[in-house]
Amino acid sequence: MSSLRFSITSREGMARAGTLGTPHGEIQTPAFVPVGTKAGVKGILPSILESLGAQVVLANTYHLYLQPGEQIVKDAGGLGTFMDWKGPTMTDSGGFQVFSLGAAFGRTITKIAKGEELPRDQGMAVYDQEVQSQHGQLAVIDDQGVTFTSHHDGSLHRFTPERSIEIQHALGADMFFAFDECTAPTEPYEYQKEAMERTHRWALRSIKAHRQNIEASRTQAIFGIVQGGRHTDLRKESAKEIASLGFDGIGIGGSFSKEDMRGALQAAIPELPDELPRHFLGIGEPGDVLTGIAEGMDLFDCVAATRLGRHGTIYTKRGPITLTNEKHRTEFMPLDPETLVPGTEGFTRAYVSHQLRSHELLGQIIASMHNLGFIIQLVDGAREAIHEGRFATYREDFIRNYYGTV
RNA sequence: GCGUCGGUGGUAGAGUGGUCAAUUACACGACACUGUAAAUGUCGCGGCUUCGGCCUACGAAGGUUCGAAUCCUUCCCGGCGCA
Repeated sequence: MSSLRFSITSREGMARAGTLGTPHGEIQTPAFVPVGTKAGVKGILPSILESLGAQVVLANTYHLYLQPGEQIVKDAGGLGTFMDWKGPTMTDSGGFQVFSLGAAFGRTITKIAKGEELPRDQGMAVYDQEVQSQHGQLAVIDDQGVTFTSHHDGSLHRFTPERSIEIQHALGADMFFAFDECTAPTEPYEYQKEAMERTHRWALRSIKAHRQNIEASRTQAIFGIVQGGRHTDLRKESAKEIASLGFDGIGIGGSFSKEDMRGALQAAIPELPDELPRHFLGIGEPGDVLTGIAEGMDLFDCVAATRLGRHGTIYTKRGPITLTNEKHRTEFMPLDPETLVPGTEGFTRAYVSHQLRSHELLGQIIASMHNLGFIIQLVDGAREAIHEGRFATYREDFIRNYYGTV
């Protein structure tokens, strides 16, 4: 039935390592998935991606639907051919834009809440398009779907689960996601529950729409998405529900507070079928990825590596550093002496700092390459460690060095 | 030499009697960034401060005025024109 062949070959605690077969090749899991929202990883050529060890790329339905339009991608031969990436591909459903263009639009809230950020007093869905402008959002949710105002030209567009799946069929990725509602971490329990139940109804509609397309079902796999915010009871309930619908894989999405991420995973994962691949949507930072692996997640995507790089921050084994800071201007040392990334080994902090400060593309490219290579190597190392039964130590060592604590 | 226009914070460049420690941009300093509205955004950017202010500043020195970056005089410096 599924176009995927997933087999787990090693385990350590909840962590697992294996291979995920797709129509475009095998993925060794756990794996980090670079994000190429608009069918391109910002600043990184596909050939470079390959040299960095990337195995699969994730693009976005909302962005490609708006530009250039899914038909062009389809006519090109699908996402992979269009962008000249020969390996496996994934697409996100546009569910994240429900959040980023909705509740998060024009505000400082992000997917991950900090510390003790309190929930809002109330957070009901907005049902009336006419009040959209009053809400200052580009996305407005109703029970049937989401109405978007294009961030390009202000035109109005509508996504339903069926429409998202239709677009994702056209994009033709090996794996794609059900249309969901990604909530803000600041939403209160009642709203998280309401949104989760809506996501469940949309999950059912998404998988129905997919299975109705026999051809697509043969070559593309659909992942359902677990929601429920930071609440363990909702996470558990959501995992149970999503697991029961017959998806080819499971995504864990939505928002957390930093502290509750692990708890949310621990609540959800026992309810998930062991034999399905699990994707942790939008995660994350090095430490969070290792947490996910420890709890049994298989795939991770995150924009942080490339975005941070473009903005001047690079990962090092001793924690992230802001290369544009004055103190790095004269540091004639490798970006991270403990991490050699192919293609960037010869560059010094001083050089890349200069490139970044002078707004040269090369600075952004090198920093993005470095970060992508760093996080891919981190996950590759975790996989090897699981195979060799030393993941716990591997993780502890990394956390101690990176964050300075265990 | 005469005439004329101009000299503002690191730079460019607003302001042209009080609301000016001075718009804005860049530079500079720091912070943020987790399914990419993101080569982005936020804050700071004369000194001191008990955070209410105080001091020093708009080429220099005088002056007018309750009050001057803004008006007047002289000087210094620069552009242009005429000798």
